[in-house]
Amino acid sequence: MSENELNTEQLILKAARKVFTHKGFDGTRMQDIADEAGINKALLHYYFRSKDKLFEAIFTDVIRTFFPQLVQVLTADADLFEKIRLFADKYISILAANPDIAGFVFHEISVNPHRLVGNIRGIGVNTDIIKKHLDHEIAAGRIKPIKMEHFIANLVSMCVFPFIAKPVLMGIMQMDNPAFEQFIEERKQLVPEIIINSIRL
Amino acid sequence: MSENELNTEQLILKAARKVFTHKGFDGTRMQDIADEAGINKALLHYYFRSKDKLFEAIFTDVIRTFFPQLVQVLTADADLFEKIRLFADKYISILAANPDIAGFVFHEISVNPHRLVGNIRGIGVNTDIIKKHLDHEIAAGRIKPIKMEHFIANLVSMCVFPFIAKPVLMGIMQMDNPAFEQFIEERKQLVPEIIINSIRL
DNA sequence: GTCTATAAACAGATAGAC
DNA sequence: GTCTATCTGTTTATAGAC
Repeated sequence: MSENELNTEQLILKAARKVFTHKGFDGTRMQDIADEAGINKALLHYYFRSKDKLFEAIFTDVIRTFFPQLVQVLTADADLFEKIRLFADKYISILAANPDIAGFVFHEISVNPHRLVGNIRGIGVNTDIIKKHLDHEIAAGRIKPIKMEHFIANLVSMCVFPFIAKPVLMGIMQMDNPAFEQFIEERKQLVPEIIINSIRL
Repeated sequence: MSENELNTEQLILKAARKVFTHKGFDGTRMQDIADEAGINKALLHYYFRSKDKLFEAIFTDVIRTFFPQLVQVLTADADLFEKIRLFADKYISILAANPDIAGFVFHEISVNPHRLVGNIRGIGVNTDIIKKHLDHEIAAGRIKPIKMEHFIANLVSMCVFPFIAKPVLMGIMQMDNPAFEQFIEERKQLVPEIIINSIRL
């Protein structure tokens, strides 16, 4: 088998990821995935037994796309401002390369928390490290006081939301696809500036 | 009929809105709505003929929940900083009272733009007024230069995203419902501060 | 206007040939 | 391992009694 050919299982995963992330679990038909993969519906069940099991594989895979990288940045031993810049750059880059995953993850968690218990458990973000770092800087008088919850919410909001609202933004702002990409690229600089500016003394 | 009793049509609309906004079009069964309304499934078709038509009524209704109020704030003849404060307060208040509508609207627009063509047309946000106001302030040397697209994206992101990510935030930050409400209340002050701070000279 | 019963279409899953 | 054909349960929608 040549190097950039996919075996059937990989082909299914690729197709399933595309369809699930775009249409959501409830909006996806096994037939859609089979069509996308160019194979028969029965093969999906041969490899993954059920729609639920296939979805679980995809959801886990999607989480792995961004989660470890972001945790690594947040828990790294670096300057706070530098951490903010790294986080925004990393997060926005990942989402630019996977524009559907933001809406997908938050929608599925809101609508079907029960199906995702297995996947979400074991994530357990270690907010303690961030809180400690933040409180330390505040105590040292190097930044303005801010609650960790808001700090995280602000940073993540401005990185993620434009992708969730992509069609709406493109419509309202009269952007085409290249314009949206340009817009996103600009935010890699802008978002950390605003976040840093909001805590700088 | 007493004043705070609903007739059947209103009862259906109320139930449909609750179920649709929570589970999305694809995740909603007509039976779910009938159960929520405490009536029979056939009545839904008697009043609204099809799931699509019922959904359309709900979607239009949801848009009307927030859209006119926000447009009013944005196009009002007020000080820019005051406009920002009003917008954040209004938007966050509406979402706090309707926690599901943010995720609902953006998900449905992403997944089913075709079904919503009728609703989205005729919205046509007038970004010109905002752009003009912003550019005027910049030209007068009263605020830092910023593109309108980013200004809007920043403001809306920080207002809306916490609601879309609500279950995730509550999980990660170990918040219960009162804590989340408190968190949201704080953002009515915090968000405008950050946005204003980002453009203040 | 509201219900029960049922039609018609669909979607997930399996059986079995190759 | 991959396909066609089919089973089974679900879901939208309608027919018809009251």
